[in-house]
Parts: sequence; C-alpha cells; structure tokens
Amino acid sequence: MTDVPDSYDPETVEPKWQEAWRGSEVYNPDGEPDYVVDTPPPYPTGQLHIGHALGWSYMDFAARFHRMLGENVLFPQGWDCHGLPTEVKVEEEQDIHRTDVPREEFRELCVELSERRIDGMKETMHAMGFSQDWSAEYRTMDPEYWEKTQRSFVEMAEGDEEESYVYRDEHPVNWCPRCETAIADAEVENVDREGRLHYVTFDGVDNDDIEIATTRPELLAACVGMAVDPDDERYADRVGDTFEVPLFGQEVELLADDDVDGDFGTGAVMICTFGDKQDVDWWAEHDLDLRPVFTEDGRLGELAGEYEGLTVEAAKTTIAEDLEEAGYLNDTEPTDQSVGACWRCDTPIEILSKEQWFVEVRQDEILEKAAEVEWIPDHMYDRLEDWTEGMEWDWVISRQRVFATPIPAWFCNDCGHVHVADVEALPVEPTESDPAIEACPECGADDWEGETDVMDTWMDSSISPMHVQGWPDADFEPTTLRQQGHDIIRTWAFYTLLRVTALEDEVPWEEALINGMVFGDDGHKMSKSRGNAVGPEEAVEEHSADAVRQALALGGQPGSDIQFQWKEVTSASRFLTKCWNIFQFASEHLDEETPEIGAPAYRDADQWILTKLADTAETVEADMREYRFDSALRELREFVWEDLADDYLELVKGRLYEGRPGERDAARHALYTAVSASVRMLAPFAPHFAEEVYDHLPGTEGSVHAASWPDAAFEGDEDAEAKGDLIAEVASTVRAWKSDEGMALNADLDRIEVYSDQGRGYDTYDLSEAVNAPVYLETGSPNVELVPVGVDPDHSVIGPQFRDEAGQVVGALESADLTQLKNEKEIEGEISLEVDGESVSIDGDAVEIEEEYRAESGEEVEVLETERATVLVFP
RNA sequence: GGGUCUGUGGUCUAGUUGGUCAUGACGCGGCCUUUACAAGGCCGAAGUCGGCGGUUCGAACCCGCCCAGACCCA
Repeated sequence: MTDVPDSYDPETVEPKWQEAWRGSEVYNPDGEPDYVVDTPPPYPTGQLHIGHALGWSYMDFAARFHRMLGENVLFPQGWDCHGLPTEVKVEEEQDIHRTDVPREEFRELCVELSERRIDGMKETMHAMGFSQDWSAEYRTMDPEYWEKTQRSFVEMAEGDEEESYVYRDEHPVNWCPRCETAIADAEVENVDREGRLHYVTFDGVDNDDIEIATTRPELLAACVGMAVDPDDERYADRVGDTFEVPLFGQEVELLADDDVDGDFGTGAVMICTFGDKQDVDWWAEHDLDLRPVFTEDGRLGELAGEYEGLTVEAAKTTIAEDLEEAGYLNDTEPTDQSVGACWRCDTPIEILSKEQWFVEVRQDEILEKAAEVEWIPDHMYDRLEDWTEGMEWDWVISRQRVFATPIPAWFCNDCGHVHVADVEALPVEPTESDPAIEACPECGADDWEGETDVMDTWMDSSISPMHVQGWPDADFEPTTLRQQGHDIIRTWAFYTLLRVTALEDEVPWEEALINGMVFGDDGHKMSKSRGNAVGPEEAVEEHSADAVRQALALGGQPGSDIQFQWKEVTSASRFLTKCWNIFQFASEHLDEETPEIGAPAYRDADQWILTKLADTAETVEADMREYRFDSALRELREFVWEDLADDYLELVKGRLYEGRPGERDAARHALYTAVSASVRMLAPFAPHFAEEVYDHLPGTEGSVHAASWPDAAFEGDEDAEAKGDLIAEVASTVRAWKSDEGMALNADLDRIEVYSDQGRGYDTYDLSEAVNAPVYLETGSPNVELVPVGVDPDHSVIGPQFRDEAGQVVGALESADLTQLKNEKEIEGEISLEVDGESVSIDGDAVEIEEEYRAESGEEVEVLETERATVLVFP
C-alpha cells in the first residue's frame, strides 16, 4: 500500500463519498426489511437545525449498526408538509391573502414553496452523511399520501356511534383568532404574563349587590352566571341570588361550585361563554345559556352591542373605562396570569363553540399500547401517561385552512345529511368534486356541498409508521424504532399511538428512542437573539460531518439534553487525525497478502491486543444495541487511542521493522485485524472516514457500510491479557521515565529487570525493543532495600467480617508496626491484632503492605513501580 | 401549584449488586522533535461528587428533607 495520503482531508473526502453513496444502493434494504425506522417527517422550514442533526445522528448510528449486523434496514425519509406556517409564508412572498386566489392555486403555491425548502434540508442531510433510503421518500402533501390520510379518516369514521372514533358536533374548541382556525389542546401553550384584575360591582335584583374580580371585563357581554365556593362563609346564604350584569343588563344567578378559588379576588367570579376551559366546565355542569361574544377573527360580535367590532384588547380598555364612568369599577390591580396561546403564532387563544370534526380519545386503549412500547429512556413513558390521563377534551381534527389534507365529506344542501367518502373514491377533494353516490340516502336530493374544512396536520403524521410499512397494501406490522424529541411526546407520539391503536390495534413501534434538546455552547436554549445558535452546516464546514456526529454522540446519553460544544467537535476531529496516522503507519506494513497470513505465530503482545479487541467489540456492540452511543464511542476511542496506538504500536514497531519474517507476519496480521475491526466499529459514527480507510485497506471489497460488524472473538492463551497488560505497562512506564529524565525515548539502557507475579513466563522480545534495552525477567523481590510505608486493607473483606468494629480494625492496622505486620503476614499468613482489648485475626490476603524500594547506596539503579511489577532500570 | 429529569475540578461529561486512591475531554502550567502522529507524547496543578440529615462497618451511588436549574403540565 503506497497510495495513502499523508494527511486526512475531510473537505475532499466527505463530499466524495456522499456523491458515491447517492449513486449506490448501499442504503436500500435488500428484500423484506426487518429493522424499520419510523423516521420523523420534519416540517419543511428550509433549515435543518442542530436538534434535527442530533435525532438523525441517533437514527443513523442505529441504522448503520444494524446493517452491519446483517439486518435489512429500512431508514426512510418523509416530509410533513401541510400547515399554517407555509400558508403564511406564501401570503407574504406573493403579497396575497389566501382567499384572493382559488383554493387549488393557493395550494400549488404552497407545494412549490415546500419543495424548495425540502431541497435545502436534504442538502444538509447529505452533508451530515445520513443514510436514508431515498427511494422510500414521502411527502404528506402528495395525493398518494393524503389518500392514506383520508383512508385512515374514513376507516375511523366507520361503524355505529359506539364503534366510530370520528364524530361531528358543536362543542367549545380552542380557537386561534389570528390563524382563524380551531386548534387542539396539544397546540395550545400557556404563557405567563401580567394582567390587570378588575373589581366590579354587579347590582342585585331583589337582593344585595355583589363584587366580583375579573381580568377580562371585555367578556361581560358573555356573562351567564356567577360562582362562589360553597364553603365560603362570606356568601353562605347568598347562593341563588340574582344580579344584573353592568352595561349589558342580562340577569345572572349566583351558583356554588367547589372549583372556585375563594382566595382569589373577592371569592366570587363570573362565568362567561367562554373565558377559559373552566368556564366550559361550569357552563356544562350547571346547564347555563350560551352567549357567544367573540367572532372568528378575535373581535366582539353582535351580542356586545355598541362594542361590536372592537378587538379584544380595545374592548378591555373601553369597557373598563365605561364601567368606571358608570360607577361599577371599584379598583384594579396587577396580577400574574397564565393564558393559553397558539403554539405557532403566540396569539392568545379564545374558546369558541363551533361545529367541528372530532376524534374520540380513548385513554385506556392508548395507555395499554403505550405500555407495550419500550421507551428509551423508560421514564419518557411517564410523560405520555401524564398527558394522556390529563386529556379532558376529544381531539378536534378540523381546521379552517387550505394547505392540508381535505376532509373527505359532503353535506346535503337539502337535509343536511353528512356523507363521508367511500374508500374506493379516495383521494378526493370534496370542494372540487361531488360524492360518488348521487342521491342523498336520507332525502334523495342531489345537491351536495363539499366540506371546506381540512384536517389537522397531525392526522397526516400520525400514520407515518403505517405508511412506512406499506399500509394499506401490506398488512401492518409494528416498526422497530421511533426516534423523536421529548417535546413532541404529547403530540406526535400520542397521536400516533392513538391512531395506530384505533386502526390496527397494534403498537406503532417496538422501541421509542426519545432525544433531549440541544442547547448552545453557553448552556442556554439556542436562539438568534442570544447569538448562541449553531447550524449543522456551519459546524460541518468548520470541522467535518464525522466530527460533528461524534460530538453529538458524546454530548450525553440519549434522552438527556445536551450542550453543543465546539471543543467536542475539535476533539473528535483530532481523534480522526489520530486514527488516520495509525492507519498510515499500519499501511506501511500491510499488503494484499496480509489478510491471508495463515496460522500466525502470535507473540504475547499480539494475543494481548486481540483479546482487548474482542472485549471492546463485545462491549461496543452491547452499547450500540441499547442505543448507548455515548459509551460505545467512548469505549472505542479508548481502545484505539490507548491500547492500539499508545501501547501496541509502540510494542511491535521493532518487530515490524526488523523482525524475522514469521515474527513480522504475526504482528502484521494482528495489526490488520485490529485496524480492520476498529474502522468498522467507527463506521456508524464517522461514515466518511471509515469508508476512506476501508477503501484503502487490503482485502476489502465494496463499502464499509455493507461490511459486517467485527466478529472479534479471540481464543488466546488464558493469561494473554494479564501478560500483555504487564508488558504494555512496563514499556510505557519506562518510556515515561525516560521522558521525565530528559532522555530520548530510543536511548539505549544497560538493562532492565522486571519483577512480577508472571515471573519469567512471558515474552520479552517486544518489550526489549520498545524500551531499547535487554530485559531480564525475575521472580520474587529485587535485591534492593524494601521499606514498608503503609497498609492497604481490603475493605470489602474486613468490612463484612468485623461489621461495626471494622473502623477500629483498620485503625489498628494503620497504627501497627509495619515491619511486624509484614513478617506476620509472610510467616503466619494472617495478622493478629489487639482491638478493644480483644485479639482478632485477619487473613493475610486482606491486607496489602505497601512497600517502596530504596536503591542501595552507591549502585546506579532506578526503581520503578508499576501496578503489576517492580522494574529496575540500569541506565 | 403538580409531574419528570438534572446537579461531579474553570467548562462539559463517565461512574448501580454501596468497598475507601472518582472517568475522560477541553482549557491551564511545565518538559520533549521519538523511523505514524507537535492536530503528537510525557508530567503536573485543579474536585466540600448542590446542601443538610438518615440507613450502613463503609455512601457520588440507597432513603428523607431542602436549595438551584431544565422540560412538560395546571
């Protein structure tokens, strides 16, 4: 091998292999897949952010690893296209309102924008080296996909009232006045802000007046009742009293309800339709009137009389002023409040009662399936459980928007009958075409109005595992892995469980790997204003994709939030350089014949590195199976850097350069085995680097990503590891000593003597070369003065043996005469002590006597202590 | 207010059948061109393992309370 470049240049290597992979089929499953990833379909924002990079890195590590295990991996990629942000962007770019152009035309503009944005995100995915199977790409905005969304809707709507999950009803829903659409609970976020509490008097009707406190005087027109805590003594005999609503005049009754917080304001509150979810509960509970006062665009409506047309904020001010003028407003004060807001645009939501489509939430069956999924880490199940148990309202799935999957239904203009499309008719756009049936089955008329409402985009993405598994053409089988962030457990994970359970009565995925958030280098959430935001492209450009991937893997174990740190990227990049240098060294000694070397006469050092390699491969594989990418990579790095580079290479250099052919071949073969296995284990993390090395490595064919995980099992001498540890340790200690002494590392020494438990039973060839000195193996103790300097009791023996006296025993050992202890231990095999007036005896093996060697005066010898040996160095 | 998680040298991080000398990286200081590698090697300084209490012969680890932070929810 002569064509190995001096240095590793990711800037040319990475794009080269990305190009090659694009044109190959190395990531396409060959036949029926048995490891299927339910890849998140991201929303096409145009930017793949660092959080995506983390999630996709996890999936890519897993996909590449499982391919190497010989599994047929399907790692598809979808795009969750529908939704409001795209509509808003199109309106902005085209300078139009969505109603200015026909629905179909507006939709087309949204599709075009989505396509442009998808292209940009795909580029970043390629640059990160992710290994999706692009032949399995899908987009929820394509008719082939929304046919499936519609089908899933139709199937869930089938059956009688008892069976069917889908129903249409008028019910209060969360409403975003800016987006002018209903939204689900999961799309409401609570934001803390300061409000103003208004103390308002309501005149009594044939009874005394009452004072209530409210933050929302603009809702007076919608007031339909008042409530107090039944145990509130201030209002003990007043329940049932009637009052007149100031400015608006409707009469309302005082109710008692446990949910009233008596400590808030005056202890009396008004009930409006609707200020919040609590109002909805009271309204339903006490069967109150409905006085809808808000319009769909967030203004006051007809019932507000002279205030009609004012925005919520303007009405709040105006009505407060008028209350004050009329003498009803007694006081105001600031108060902390938490208001629901649209998670897409942060506009405070209102609650409107509207005719909408709903999907029933059957908590028990969702939880039953959720419990069958293996959550990684497992406490993520708790989040799903909490959310599910706390669900109060069914899922409102209709949206009054355009760019989404149409709800496949029509209304009969004569009798109002609702017709849901038949499966055979799908996909269908009911605003464009009439139903397949002609006459209304209820009244016989033939005059249909297509549903203009569209579906919540979560209806699209919540069938992703079914789409990925080829539903409905193929029978559904659970996918293997779902990877997603913990921030969307309440949405994507929840809805997917709900839908797949309802449709197939199966778990959507066997394992749910939940990743944390990625914070900036300063430990805070990434944000442009804070200036700590880093994009994947930027990081890749600065170092390399392989380095960024490693940094993400090492950020922490999956599930925990991680901090993006440049220093980790730097250190990963150095590791690649180190690996390249190892490989470069190895390449000078390997050729096409190396892999074929038969029956190599391994020396101790060779057996040692091969044993270490086997242990490493086993540990790394176990970690990878458990998605512990952090510890897998750490383990691998330690092996490569410490065992392979620092120790083994130094030990066998002499043999490789000057050994006899048989001895050289043994080292070459072991070196080849270690390098080949290491590069394959590195492949999931650093796919470009691994491919480049593998490409140069003799005896390989094709891509490293089609290679198999190293089967490194090695049966060497029983104590190969112990011998090798000793050899490596002595070599490195002597070399460190030389460095300390300011000597050249290849300075020759007169001789060294090694005293250890291994006696003379190991091989000195490599050791001798590595320290550049003749090596004499010795047994027993060196002929230099030995001075006991302390004791090292084994607490795991002494603790259980003496229980509460253990402390005293250890104290006695430490204060005893060391020379005497040593004699007892060596002669008697046990040690006797006086503790608390009683004589106790300790097994000699439980007490280590620490000793130091003192060279006899006049002799020029250095005594080095290692963990396993004492080394005398004669310079 | 409720739930979940986290707290380990300056920074980030590892660490479960509880065993005394706590892992590694980056950074910092010093020394060294050695037939793969100065993007390297060697040595060093730097830690009340958030705090308090408990269990135990022994606690970073188990239990309780408290403090701080993150996320989700109300």
